[in-house]
Amino acid sequence: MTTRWLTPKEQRAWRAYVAATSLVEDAIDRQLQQDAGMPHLYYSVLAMLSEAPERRLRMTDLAEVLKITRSRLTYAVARLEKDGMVRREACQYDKRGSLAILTDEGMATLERAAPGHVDTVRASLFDQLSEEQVEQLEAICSEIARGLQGDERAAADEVPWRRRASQPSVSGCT
Amino acid sequence: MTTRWLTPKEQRAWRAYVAATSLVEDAIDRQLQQDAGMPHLYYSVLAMLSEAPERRLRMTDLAEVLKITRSRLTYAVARLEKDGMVRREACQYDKRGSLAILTDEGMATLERAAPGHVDTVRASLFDQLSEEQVEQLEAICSEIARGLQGDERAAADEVPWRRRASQPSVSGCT
DNA sequence: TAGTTTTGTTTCAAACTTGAACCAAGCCCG
DNA sequence: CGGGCTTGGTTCAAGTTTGAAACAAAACTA
Repeated sequence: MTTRWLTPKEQRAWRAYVAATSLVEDAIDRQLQQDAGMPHLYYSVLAMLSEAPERRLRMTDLAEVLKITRSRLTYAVARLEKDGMVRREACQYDKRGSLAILTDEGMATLERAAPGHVDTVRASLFDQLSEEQVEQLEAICSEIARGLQGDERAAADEVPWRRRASQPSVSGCT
Repeated sequence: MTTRWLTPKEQRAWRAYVAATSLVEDAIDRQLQQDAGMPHLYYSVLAMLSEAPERRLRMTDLAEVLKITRSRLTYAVARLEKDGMVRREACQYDKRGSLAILTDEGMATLERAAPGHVDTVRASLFDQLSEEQVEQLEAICSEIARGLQGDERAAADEVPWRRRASQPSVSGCT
């Protein structure tokens, strides 16, 4: 199998993709760092927690949602905890487990940062795209994500104290 | 202006986007790290140099193409130089300038890594998408990129010894 | 139930990235 | 010419990310 090189069309798409995604992440990170003193990932941690029931999530679940490694999350939460945005609690049903809990201060920070963040997301992405393209983008990204994670999910929702629920907090903190 | 939150559709698109891009970068980085001992960015440095006339580019130009900061590039090239993939030379027309030059070893490494990389790009992206979606993706990403860099480019191609040219080396090392 | 494997999470050291500060070398203009 | 501003690049310190190794509790299994 002598390697199926990318077609010119694919090449262009790939390069555009790499450029665009890198630019977008930079823009988002910069804004968040400026206005909230934390990088995108850290903001996402707060955002996810804010939507979780009781504003708490187990480390593994959080890592799963955010699509990052446990290790990375550990460090992120450690920093957020030091800054008072998050609190930790041992999971009483599984003594190995550890819960990350959004504090009021974390919630406040999130609410303060959300508007600017949304603006940036808009400016970076949605302002440039037609409604149709937004739909296409969603479809494309969903495909890709699905392909990259075999969908070994579907589990969870099994044990009661691990149920996934939703109770949005900051409307669309993204 | 009370913040225009994202519509549900936009929310979904944004979240899918964040998840997908993060997964893709991870996959690419992992593969390249495994097979070539370097992260995606470093590979891209080699790839860009391989296409440049005489396999050389000024630091600023390289940073521009790659859409990264000069600082980041300095460190990347330093590492690649230490590993013998790249050589540096002073720019004789502008004594401030510095050229990064792909060595034969760097070229060899690139050629060795390219097939696996392309496979991963395919597996991560193109295998999941229809031809139409590939086109859509390119259009979308181009829009976004254009929006995020005001296009203060168009310059360059002015000074002869800075001309951009092309003389592809590893066919589609991406 | 002891031994083994798996799962949840942290820790370590090494690598990478960041933004600001810094140093030259070009440029510009009176 | 002699500042002063801009441009090309590097350096610094601090922060973040990585993958592998280490732990400990839970789940199996014989």
